[in-house]
Amino acid sequence: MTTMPTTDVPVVRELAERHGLPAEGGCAAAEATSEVRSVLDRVGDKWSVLILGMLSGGPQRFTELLHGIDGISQRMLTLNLRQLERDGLVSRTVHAVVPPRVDYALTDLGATLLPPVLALVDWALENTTTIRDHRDQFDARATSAG
Amino acid sequence: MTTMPTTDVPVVRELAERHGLPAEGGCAAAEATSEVRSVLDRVGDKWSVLILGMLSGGPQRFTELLHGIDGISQRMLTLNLRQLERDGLVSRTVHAVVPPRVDYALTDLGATLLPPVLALVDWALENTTTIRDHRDQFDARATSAG
DNA sequence: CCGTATCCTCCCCGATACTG
DNA sequence: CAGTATCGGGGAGGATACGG
Repeated sequence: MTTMPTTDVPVVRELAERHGLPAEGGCAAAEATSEVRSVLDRVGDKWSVLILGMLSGGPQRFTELLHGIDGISQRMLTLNLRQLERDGLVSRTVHAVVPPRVDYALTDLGATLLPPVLALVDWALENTTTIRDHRDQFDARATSAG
Repeated sequence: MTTMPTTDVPVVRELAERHGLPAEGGCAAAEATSEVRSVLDRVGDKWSVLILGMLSGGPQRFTELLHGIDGISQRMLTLNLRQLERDGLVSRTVHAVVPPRVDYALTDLGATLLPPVLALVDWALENTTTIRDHRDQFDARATSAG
């Protein structure tokens, strides 16, 4: 995440106040914003949502995730899992066996994040064609105009 | 956005099928995924959500957005607005006056995106302290371990 | 006022190779 | 099997200057 601008978006401020955050000076949202951003960043990540989706079906080991998510590299899987673990969204349990076995699972917190995210996915699916149409028209106008 | 992996995430597939997308061969989600990603990308953008939030209070002109969103550059504002306009989330109306006046507003489609996004923001605000605690504990363990 | 064009920097992330 | 270490290309995005 990058450095955070202190912004005063009405809707966010309203939400912030509803959650009992101090609204003095108009910088109410500012403090909360950095935390909000980190969540939105995660949703925007190329892989995080896919990982959470994978784990929604139950615990998975590292390699299962690696092969289940097409195109992800070991490195990125590790980094993403660490992030999710750090935020408490995913748990990591190491079994002391040979060969090593590590299971990843959604935490309760992680499970509560899923519905809002899926609502977004749902919206996207519902408006797929509408968006595509808009884009096509926009691009057509752009190229015809020059 | 980057090239899309064909992934078979159960939850997403389920949603895709609910929306009547062909589920043959297990690549059901794959086709829809690129559109889904573009939406998720927008949510993950540094500025898009803030812009949408700004416009939720009614139309705004370019400069109002520029000054209302702290830290954004002219360039990024323009780029983001073009993207949102291209997707049909935001409308751009030019008034033929001097000095030039351009108003940006949420479209109906854009307005329907707001609730899911705000649900996410709401989740983030609700779990701010929990997440922060997790992070602190994780970092503490990490540094103590080495 | 509302952009576009250009430059330039930083950091994300993929590829690859190596360890316990 | 489940990671870490290191390198390098490329894109995102800020600063600045200029145009309609």
